[in-house]
Amino acid sequence: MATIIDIARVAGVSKSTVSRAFTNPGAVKPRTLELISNTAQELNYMPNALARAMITKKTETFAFIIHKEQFPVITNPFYGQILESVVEHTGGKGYSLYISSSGSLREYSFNTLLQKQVDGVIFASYTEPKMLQSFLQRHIPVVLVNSRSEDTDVCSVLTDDHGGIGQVVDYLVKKKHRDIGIIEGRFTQFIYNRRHQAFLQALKKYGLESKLCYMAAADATIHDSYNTACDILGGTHPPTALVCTNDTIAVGAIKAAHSLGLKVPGDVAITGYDNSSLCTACEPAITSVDANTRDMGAAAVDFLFRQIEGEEISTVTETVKTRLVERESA
Amino acid sequence: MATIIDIARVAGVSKSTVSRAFTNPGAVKPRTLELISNTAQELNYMPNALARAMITKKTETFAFIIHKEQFPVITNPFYGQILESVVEHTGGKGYSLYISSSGSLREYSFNTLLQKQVDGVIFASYTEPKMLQSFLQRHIPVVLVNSRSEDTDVCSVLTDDHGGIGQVVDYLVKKKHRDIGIIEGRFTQFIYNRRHQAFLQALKKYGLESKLCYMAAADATIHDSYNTACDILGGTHPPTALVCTNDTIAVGAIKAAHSLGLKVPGDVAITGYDNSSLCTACEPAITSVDANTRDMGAAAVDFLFRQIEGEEISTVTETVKTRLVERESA
DNA sequence: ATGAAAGCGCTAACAG
DNA sequence: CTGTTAGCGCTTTCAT
Repeated sequence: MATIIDIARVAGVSKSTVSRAFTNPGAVKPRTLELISNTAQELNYMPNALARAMITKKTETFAFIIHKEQFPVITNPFYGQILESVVEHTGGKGYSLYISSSGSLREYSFNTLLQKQVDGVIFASYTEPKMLQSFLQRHIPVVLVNSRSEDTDVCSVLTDDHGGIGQVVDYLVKKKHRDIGIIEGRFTQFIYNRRHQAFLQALKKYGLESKLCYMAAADATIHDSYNTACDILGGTHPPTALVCTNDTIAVGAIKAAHSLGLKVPGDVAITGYDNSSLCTACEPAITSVDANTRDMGAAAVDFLFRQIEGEEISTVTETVKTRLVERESA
Repeated sequence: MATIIDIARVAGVSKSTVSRAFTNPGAVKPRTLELISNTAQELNYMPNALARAMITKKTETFAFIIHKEQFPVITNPFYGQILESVVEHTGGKGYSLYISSSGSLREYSFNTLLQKQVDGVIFASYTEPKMLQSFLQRHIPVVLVNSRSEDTDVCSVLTDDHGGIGQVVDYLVKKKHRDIGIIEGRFTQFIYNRRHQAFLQALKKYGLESKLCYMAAADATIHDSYNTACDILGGTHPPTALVCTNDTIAVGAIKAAHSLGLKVPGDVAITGYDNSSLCTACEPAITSVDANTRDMGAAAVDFLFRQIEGEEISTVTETVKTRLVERESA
């Protein structure tokens, strides 16, 4: 592969001039510039980003690390959508993106990223403190998505669980539901707690509260959610509405309702969270909270760029507003 | 950040010895090794992969480039699953993975990867020849997933469309269906043709053929598939079975059947392809072809490693066997 | 506006 | 087994 030295030789200039032609064209005489540009083309030249990065200390590369517990990792209806947005926004600025999944067994993977000198890291879902510290300690910009650090000056992008669950409860109450239950996905403790609190608080606003037998945790699988929903809906005095903290869970709940001979939303209203492709695949189509993952991804990338530019970030947590998408299930 | 020079100074050895301690520990006296290892720990040393790569000419990094037309790019039920597997298999070997989406507007994104000296590239879905050539010309190992190149010595990993569609047709014929239609997703021309031919050929095996009015193309959206299915199923003498070339399309078809008052599978059997999460979300659960995306991802990564090791690859196309997953819709 | 020289952090012969 | 030397391809002062 051709290097700037080759170009310099062929064009009869010094390699510094060639370098300058690419990094600071304004400082090179137009005729020289053209000469260099032409020979570069001829030689099919392509700068070596590694060599450049060694000097500039910038690789123009971010990493997206998602915790392995969130299965599936990539096609996860929530994190997958965020990754989608992150890919687009990093690429849009000419940056590259490493994708990697963390997990107990894979400590080396983040060491690798450290060695490869990434300019910033997005952690999705839970982050092991040790891993987080490795980056912070080396002053590599970091942003957490859907989680928060003890370290109060680490940036976080969160979905507005409060608002989202609130919108759902508002909606259900408006539809005259007073016996509202919830199936809560066993996500990270952080998210679990937020949505749980949000639910209780939203009910309280209306002077309502949920019976204990209306509330249960479930793995975010159709199977487990189905069983859980059967328990809740099969009681003697079941709730008339069931809030689910993600769409997969809502699917399981709908199946459970059907198998118990209950009509959705006639006998029991069911709502989801994520507004994923499952919502429209299901019958009835699921009323769900759109977490606005596009904005979440964009916000995460933005946080990284702002840190790179040395900006002192005052508001370190960005809570992205949700939107209730009304469909048929509630 | 500490460098090998720092370690050398503190440990009182030369930097070559330090370097050797990491790259070829066997060639260093155990006591020196330990000394170096300790000081490295103290100084919180971490090798700079960039500097190393400049010399070794190996970045230990692959890229996964998916064509933008395949929307959604990441959460795409088919390519997303493959990416999932690719992430795992590259990570398992200590390699890193760039993820990037290509598309008409984003030519620079692959230039960036070129500059960053990736060791290999996986192209998912369609690949623009120009882009492909840029890599081939620089002798960077390449593998295509779900597409093929004019260049007969470019590795490809394909799903066994023939086998997959064949399994579906076998299954339907065994269930006494003789009037079988198909809704074909407007994927790349390559995949479209393969599945189309596979369908015709599978019918032929049984001396059957599909009426023209039983066959139609559709965008891989529920909406478009719904409309298309309404046309086919709303005819005066509709088919009793409908093969769909992906799950999203099957969902649309099922909805269409329902809206026409047809029972699935009683009045019309419907099958999908991908065995994605939609299959079990849907009611009835979709009978679908599992393309074995895990193996596809693994095969792609394997092709890359084999090329890196300089192996002369004789069988350049790997066709991954499918498996029919029987559920309720057919 | 251009060139010469120094050096980023590391590996890889080659001596010893 | 270890140290010396010479770069990898590039940017960046500092002169000219």
